[in-house]
Amino acid sequence: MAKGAARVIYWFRTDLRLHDSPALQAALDLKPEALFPIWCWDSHYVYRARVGVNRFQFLIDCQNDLSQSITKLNKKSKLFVMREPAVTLLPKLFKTWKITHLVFEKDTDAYARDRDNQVMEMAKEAGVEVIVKSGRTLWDSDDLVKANGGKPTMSNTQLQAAGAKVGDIARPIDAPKSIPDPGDMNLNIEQTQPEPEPDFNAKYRDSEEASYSSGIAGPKGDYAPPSIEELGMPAATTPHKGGETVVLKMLDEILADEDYTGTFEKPKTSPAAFEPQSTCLTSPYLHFGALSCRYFYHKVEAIIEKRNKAKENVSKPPENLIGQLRFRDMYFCAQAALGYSFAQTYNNSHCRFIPWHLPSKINTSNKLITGSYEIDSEQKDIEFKRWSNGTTGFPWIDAIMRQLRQEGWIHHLARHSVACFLTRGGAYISWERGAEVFEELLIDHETACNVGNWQWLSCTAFYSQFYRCYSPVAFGKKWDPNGDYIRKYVPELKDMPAKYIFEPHKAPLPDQKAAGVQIKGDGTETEGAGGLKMYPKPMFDFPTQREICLQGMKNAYHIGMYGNDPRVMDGSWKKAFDDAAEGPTEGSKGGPGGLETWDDVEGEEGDDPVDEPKTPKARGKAGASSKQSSPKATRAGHKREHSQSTLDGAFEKKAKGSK
DNA sequence: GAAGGAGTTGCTTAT
DNA sequence: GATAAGCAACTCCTT
Repeated sequence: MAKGAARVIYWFRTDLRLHDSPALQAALDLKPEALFPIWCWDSHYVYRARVGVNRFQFLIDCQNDLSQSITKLNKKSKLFVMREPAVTLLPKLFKTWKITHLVFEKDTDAYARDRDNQVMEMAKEAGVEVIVKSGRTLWDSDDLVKANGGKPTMSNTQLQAAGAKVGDIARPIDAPKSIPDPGDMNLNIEQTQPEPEPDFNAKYRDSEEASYSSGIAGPKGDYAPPSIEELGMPAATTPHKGGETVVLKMLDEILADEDYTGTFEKPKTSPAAFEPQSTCLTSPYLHFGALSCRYFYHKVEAIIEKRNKAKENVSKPPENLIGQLRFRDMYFCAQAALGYSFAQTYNNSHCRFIPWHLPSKINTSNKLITGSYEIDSEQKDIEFKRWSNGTTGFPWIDAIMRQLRQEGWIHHLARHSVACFLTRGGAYISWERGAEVFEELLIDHETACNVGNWQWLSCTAFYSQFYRCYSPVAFGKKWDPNGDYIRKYVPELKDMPAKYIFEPHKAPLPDQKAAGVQIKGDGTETEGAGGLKMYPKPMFDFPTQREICLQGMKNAYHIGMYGNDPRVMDGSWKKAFDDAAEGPTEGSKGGPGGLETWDDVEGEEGDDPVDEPKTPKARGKAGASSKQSSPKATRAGHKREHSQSTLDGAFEKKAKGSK
């Protein structure tokens, strides 16, 4: 390790803030002669993760805001956004800048761990000392895993017991009052451009992605974050603005309302409320680290203590704000324990196996899902797309999905409603499909919470009361009997009488006409005869589907397989399921992880011949010729998508063995 | 180890 | 209009 004055890279990642950052504090404690606050523009994020324009915009907002805050502390400094992935850039910077220390906040996402391990290896080779501090969660997720006997926390009780063992939640640290100068930023190093293919975000772009094409410092040479235009995407549509200063101001207002903060109960907040929403909308800021969860926690805790002393009403965990933050830690701990397998059913020791429609394709060599899916039924693929686009014909569901697409944020209970509807309480489609859509569209997406919540709602992990099923009609009505939320996000229905707004297909034709809308078709047409607006009929009979799902869940629970069951791994799971059971269950030899066949399997054993003749049910059920269409049944023009793919082609993901 | 109650947030009908 | 019971039924936690 270098002696003398410290020259430090502070590598910002999901900690875009100055307040309460143990890692940043550690960097400052080195009293460096040069501190380089950098962001490595990671091609995983640009090409390989599902990131819609709204989350990109939110990230850029956070980066710009942080950069300005740094500059306020030191005119020479800012957040230097460097247009190259960390794994190729950092080794060059270590040399050029004569770096002695690399400091960053710990990230337990499976992908980030692989990347960080590689970076730490490179730092070691370069003689650079690495300092990693935990700050993304209330407790260090790895400590929680240890305290929970090496296992993922699968309930709130387990999380609390583990948390109690780990100890008190660290007190927040004040934002620094000064920041050292950076060193010479006139870089004379070659930019290594990452591999742009496959580009999983290509479908969201209307022009070519160009964030790497003007060198490491960007088109103006000022290390500014790329613009949305550079990413080739159309302008963002979210009204939510990222940034540490934005959220700290928001939080001040929330905390100033001590009644709201002290008595907050999540189940009593309305999913139908908008302008303003009923919850604090801090999740995207927590995701990007613009808000510290520990800072938030201690602020809320102080208010609760104060109200307790004054004998005023307080709400309690798990429903209150403290409880919400704890659930976040529970999911992070589960992810930390399970690694990549946490985000999929296949090879997941803690996720129940259900023979869902539209199962994920599998790579048996690395035991990971490939990012695309098998279409076991054309009808189910249509239902999935209608769900995703907000044209199911169930206005409550469609309003939620359209708000999600437009704004990038929806209420937690709204997420419950549409997730239940897609999976165990409606379409019986794999939760992995839903999680991928949320990954693309949510501005607050983080794998741990998204995957955890999808498993929860699909009753594959964390929760099991599948007979408690959300109705796409009754649930919304309970919160919003007049349907104002639907009127806002499904404007075709804005003049529909309240009596029919949750089930417009039941409105008599004269009422439809008076409301200026025709309830007709499958959502592919938006305008009917005479310029009348069109809104689709329901894509299925909900009570019928609910019954099918209940039977399917009951049956799958009874069989009781988990994702790492040998039968799930080798495809023999089909033997345990009756041919007539819901999902691609016909025959006795399926593919791994719930695939109908081995046709869609990559990897060494992927060419395993399936000897028996297949007559997939999809044919009879959906009128689709699945036997013929099966290999081609991948979405037309569907690029291979991937939510947790390899990093920049720089290294292979490590498969996480089953527990 | 068995038994009973609890579990962040269901829906419908009866009182 | 609020509250409770019944629905059919899961796992986990505590006693």
